[in-house]
Amino acid sequence: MTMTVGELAKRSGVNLETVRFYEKQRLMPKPERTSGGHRLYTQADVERLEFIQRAKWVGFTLKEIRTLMRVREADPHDSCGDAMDLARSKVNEIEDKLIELTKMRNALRKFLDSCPETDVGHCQVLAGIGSVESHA
Amino acid sequence: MTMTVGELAKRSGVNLETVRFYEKQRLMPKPERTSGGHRLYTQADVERLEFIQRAKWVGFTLKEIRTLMRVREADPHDSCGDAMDLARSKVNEIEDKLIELTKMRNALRKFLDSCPETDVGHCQVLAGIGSVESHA
DNA sequence: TAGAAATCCGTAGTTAACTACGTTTGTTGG
DNA sequence: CCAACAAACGTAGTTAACTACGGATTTCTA
Repeated sequence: MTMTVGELAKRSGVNLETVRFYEKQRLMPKPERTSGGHRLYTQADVERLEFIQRAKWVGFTLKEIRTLMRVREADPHDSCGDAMDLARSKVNEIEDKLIELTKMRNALRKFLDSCPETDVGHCQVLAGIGSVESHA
Repeated sequence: MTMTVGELAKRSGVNLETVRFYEKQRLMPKPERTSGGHRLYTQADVERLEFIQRAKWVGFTLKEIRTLMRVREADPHDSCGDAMDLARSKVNEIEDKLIELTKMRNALRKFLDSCPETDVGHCQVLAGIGSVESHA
């Protein structure tokens, strides 16, 4: 049912030291311990670590992920208002990223379409990638 | 028509030193120079810098952005095959990010829906954020 | 045509996010 | 019950991506 930190690290594909680092950074909760002091984790912790990796991959910093976590693990007994505000602003941020990534994908597709491999002397239309407004 | 590095930095919202840094990293091309050696930039360079900022924001590293640049500025006289391969793999990567971000947004929305502010004693359904398969 | 302001360059310092090290202490298979 | 192996901890080192420094030009402006 429970697992060691080494097992957790292996299952979620992160370095063991990174688990301890995330604990210090309050991205992972303080886990149960054996009588001897060794950390004990569950499947939920594997998923939490995988979530962190994916969030990093789409451009969130650890600090931002910490706030995402506060939503992810909001206590049902809380008033929720705080977590909801965070959730709302993160939804907006994510939607902006979706727009940006969609633009990039479309520009790349346009490039691919303008260059049929069966054709020679092409490639004039490409590279509209990035000629759009700022997001700041 | 042209501008100094200070003007470029101001317009694109990056630090002036970062422009030089990106030049060293081959993310920005070597610019024209005045007779005295000062750098000269154009509007295209502003857009290039803005593109770099957006790409960073959605989780690409500078190394990855360098390859995106190779597509963005592919030479029409090249055979294109190389740039096309890059473009194709970047399209796939971007689509994976779109999927991931969409999942996060939906989970956050579900959380928001489960917590109508007009209601008390709610918030039981929340936090499906991140209980999905890995992307590695 | 001064003098201030902006750039030049190399180099060094900073921040975020790990990752490794070394020693001591648990845990476990034979 | 004792090697061998894993984990504990604090601290130090690493990598990516800037950011600042400082002394020597160059450029603009009054």
